Amino acid sequence: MQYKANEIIKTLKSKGLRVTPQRFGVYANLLNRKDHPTVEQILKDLNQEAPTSSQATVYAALQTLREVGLVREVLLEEGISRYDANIAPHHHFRCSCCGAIEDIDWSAFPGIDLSKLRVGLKVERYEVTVQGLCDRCS
Amino acid sequence: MQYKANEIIKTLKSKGLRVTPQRFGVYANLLNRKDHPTVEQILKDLNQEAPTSSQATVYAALQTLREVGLVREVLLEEGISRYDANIAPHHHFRCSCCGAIEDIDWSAFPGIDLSKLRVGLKVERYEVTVQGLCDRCS
DNA sequence: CTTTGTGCAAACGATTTGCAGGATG
DNA sequence: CATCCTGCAAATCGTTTGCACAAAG
Repeated sequence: MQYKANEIIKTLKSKGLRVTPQRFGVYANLLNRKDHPTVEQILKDLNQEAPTSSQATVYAALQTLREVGLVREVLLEEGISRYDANIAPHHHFRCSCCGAIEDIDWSAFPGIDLSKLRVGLKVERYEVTVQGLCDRCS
Repeated sequence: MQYKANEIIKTLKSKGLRVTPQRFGVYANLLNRKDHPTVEQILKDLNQEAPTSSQATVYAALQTLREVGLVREVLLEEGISRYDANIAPHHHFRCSCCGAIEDIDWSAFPGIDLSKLRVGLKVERYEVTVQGLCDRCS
């Protein structure tokens, strides 16, 4: 557990959220993994030893965490939402074979020049999505 | 209609596909719009005057067209697949307010340097997704 | 005629919702 | 103790599937 419980609690409270075991569990789980799990994976993880959260609650927790900006939704596959507690801007790599997803550090692609964009568009953010084969699949 | 019917028919045949009114309709519709419609939008468009295609047929047509490489799926929104007959590599702009999607020419972002990627990853393709506000929403 | 495509309705899987009871601050 | 959260089950929404009939080559 790289993130301390008190830290997590403090963060949740700072956003005005009540700290419930379920909400804490979802956020802590997300913070302590490097992948971008689906709801199913989070749920399985949380209830591995003993049942702690229901499906609907995980969905609700994720939505709340997203609303306050602690969690992001990542869309790289059809029909499946993945979640990420890494809020800092970063890029993604997706293995076209096994579907594995890996973060790419923001610094990997130094400043993309947005000046050639059509006039009239106001940029808020951008990210590069790279698709290819990971170590195991290539 | 910027694309001629014969051209479209020729393209479909060249891929070994039977040319049915429904399949023709789906592909022609996709070719002649600049946005990236959802199945719902395509269906509505095709059946506007008279019913010509059923939902299941549009799904089937899109899947077939995707298999032969004439159409791409674009994932920029949760739970919704959009389709694109523009096969050439290009980037996307998405309005965070109204959800409008616009192509960005490949040449807008001159060669991204992929050399800083982790060793072991084999790149197949990449694209930049820009999020922001379009003309109307800003 | 053989093969492939279409349409309908039922099936499916991920996500959402209504609501009653329970926990948090 | 007022408010917000949880859990269950039913509802919803996009997409897929099974199968009988129709059309394309």
